[in-house]
This record gives sequence, C-alpha cells and structure tokens, in this order.
Amino acid sequence: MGLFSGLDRGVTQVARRLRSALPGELLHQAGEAGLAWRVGKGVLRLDMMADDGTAAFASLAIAGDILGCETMLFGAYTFSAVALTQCELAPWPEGDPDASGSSLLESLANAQRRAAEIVALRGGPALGRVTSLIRLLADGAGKVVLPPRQDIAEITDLRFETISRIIKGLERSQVLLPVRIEGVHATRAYSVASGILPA
Amino acid sequence: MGLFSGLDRGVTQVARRLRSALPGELLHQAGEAGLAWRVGKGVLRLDMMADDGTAAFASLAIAGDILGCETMLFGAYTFSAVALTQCELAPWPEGDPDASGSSLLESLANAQRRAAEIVALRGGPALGRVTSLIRLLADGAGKVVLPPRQDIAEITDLRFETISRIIKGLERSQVLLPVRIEGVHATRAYSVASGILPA
DNA sequence: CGCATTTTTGATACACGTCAATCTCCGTGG
DNA sequence: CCACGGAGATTGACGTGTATCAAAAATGCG
Repeated sequence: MGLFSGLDRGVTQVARRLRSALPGELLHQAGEAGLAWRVGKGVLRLDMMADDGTAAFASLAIAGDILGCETMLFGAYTFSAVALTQCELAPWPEGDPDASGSSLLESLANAQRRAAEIVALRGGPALGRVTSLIRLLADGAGKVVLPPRQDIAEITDLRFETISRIIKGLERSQVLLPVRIEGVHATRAYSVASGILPA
Repeated sequence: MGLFSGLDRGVTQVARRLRSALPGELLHQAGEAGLAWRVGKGVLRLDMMADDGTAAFASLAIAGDILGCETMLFGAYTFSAVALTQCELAPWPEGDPDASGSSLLESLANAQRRAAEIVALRGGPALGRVTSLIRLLADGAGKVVLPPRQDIAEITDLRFETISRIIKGLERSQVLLPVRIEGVHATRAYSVASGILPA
C-alpha cells in the first residue's frame, strides 16, 4: 500500500483521482512537477525541447503506457504531454506497490516496443506513415478523431500541406469517410474503411 | 541474490559472464531464447520484423540501456541485436535484485528518453540526421568507427548513396578526418572535429 | 455577419531517390 | 609479392516525392 497505507482507499476516492482529457488538452509541460500516470484510454503526444529551444515531437503515449515516471526520480516532467484523442489516465503506480516490480518490467518491455512503432511512423513513403498513424488513433469500432493536420505532420515528419493532400486522397478513395460529431471540427472525424484497420 | 543465492559469486565468475561483441556481430535474433543484458559500452542496432516479414530498423541500444528484458516475460527476444561499435554487455539484472525496483524505474525513464533521441534521428534534413548519429557513435575522445553506410542509411531512413555523399562531404569540409585503425575498414574510422561533438 | 484558424489547392523548386558505372579496400591463392 | 575477385564505397546523370510559397476556401466562434 506504500505511502497511502491505512488511508481511505474507498472506491469513490480512487474514482476521484482519475483524470480525463479532451483532444488538444495540455496535460503538463516539461519541467513542471507532477504525478506519474498510466494511460487507460486515448493517445497522447509527447514533446521535448530541442537544442534550439523549440518543442519538438518526441513520442506517443498509448493505452497501457506510463506517463511521467521520471517525476518519481527527478521531480519534474521530461516531456510535455498533449492529448491527441480523448484520454483517460489513472495515477501510477496503482494498487499494491509490491506488485510493481513485474509491472515495471512489463512497462519497460512495452516502452521499447512502442518506440519501435513510432520509429516506423517516420520512415518510408508518406502515405504509409499517415495510414499507420490513423491505425494507431482509430478506436475498435473503426472511428477516428484525428488531431489537426499540423500535429500529424510533426509526428510523421511531413508538412501539413502534404498531410492535407494525403487525407483528402484517402477520402476520395473511400478509405476515410467524413463523419459529423458535435463539438469536433468537421475535418477531423472519420469512419475508417476496414482495409487499413489493425488485423 | 535471487535465483543464485548461495552460489559462488566470486569476482572471477562475474567477469566470466560478461560478454563483448565486435562491430557487425549478431548478438541474438528475434524469437530466440536468451538472457537480458545491460549495455556497458558501445552501440547496438535493434531490428524488428515488419509486416512484410523483412527485418526493419527499430531502435538503438546505448551504454546503460537494458537489452532483451522481454525475455524475462516471454522467454524470447522481440528484437534482433547487432553491434554497431565494439560493445560490452553484462547480464541483467545484476547484483542485488531488491535494488532492481528503482533501477527498473530508472531504466524505464531512460528508455523513454532514448526513444526520443532516435525519433530525432529520423526527422529533418539528411545532413543533420547523419551528424546526430555520428555524435551518438563517437567516443569521448572524438573518435568514431562508423558502421557500414547501409546501416547508417537504415537508421536514418536515407539511402546509402546519400550517406556516402554526406560523409564524403564531411570529410571534404574537415569535419571528419579519416584515421587508420588495424582491422577496421579504411572508410569507417574517423576523427571527429570538435564542432559537432556533444557539448 | 465578420474574423481568426485551419484546411485545401495550385504552381514551382529542390533534396533526396534511383540506376548504373567505376573505384577502393582487403582477403585469398598462386 | 602480385593477380584476382568480392564487398562496400564513390560518383554521375537523371527522376520524383515532398517541400515551399501563395492564394483561396472551409469551419467555427463571438
């Protein structure tokens, strides 16, 4: 039970400490103090300061990933985190800290595989990079709410004009079907043809 | 002491279990069984099977990184590992497993930062990608033994002809000075001008 | 409705890819 | 010691995918 042994651990408290974030929402900035989280749902974009002082895309965090674990070592976030889709986060470590050993090992193995996926998003022809990213962002039902073209561009190391042309092309070839969702920009919500969905 | 409690843990045994690898040497292949290691010195290239069955560059492992920790979960390596520079590896986890909790947390934070570095190697202009990689590969004294052009190409998502042109250009602009090292291909060993070395 | 933001589209430029011909290095065997 | 051969590196000519620049069109908001 760690630091909180003996304190009220009722369901309501645990539920209260969950955090959810809307697309575009800034979770935290590099250098700030804060907690570590486990991503329960959604996709986050992580940015790091480059040598020239500008924030550059560094990584994605996806369901299951640990966010900001370095705060437990240095007391500050290394990356800025912005929600790309709607996200749900839970404080980490959760539950019994004695079990966190194997959970940590699993998280490390996951982080290494996740890194490989993101590397793949930045190589090869532009079309493939964008469809791979869409696959990552799509929910199980074949719906996606895409981030702004500019974000997709920075993640894939392309330009937003290129992203626009590619997505329009996917629309025209019926791979993406525009869908209207209240409160979501009309150019962001799509239904995805099963052809490019994860096996 | 974990599994080996009470067994001979003398210095000679620990030394015997270290592993070193020469540039180009295959450490292990994806799917094989084996141990987890900590990289003590050198740089490894990790490859993953792509959808089409070919091995694709996935990540780099650098001094301090944990290699193959997933074998402790699944019993098999996820990535193939090839030494790019001369490497020294030590079995992991080392020493007292009770201390591995904080060590694991540190490894996780490291892995996430490492991933960001590798993402940066695959974005922006070709020249910058190559010099960043050279910076990663260089030793403290400003010497590098580069891997074959083809490896550099796959890591940076460029073509080997492009790499050749860039490295020749760095030679001509005196950023790289060819150095002769016995047993090393003449086009691989360089002295690096301080201009592009890590601050 | 007017305005800021984002997206789309077009025309053009260029960095890098592609293809193909050497060239260099280095191990091997005569 | 030198001829040979293979692997990797270099170089040139040319093609093309994406970047760049610029303008217009959507979209959402007060």
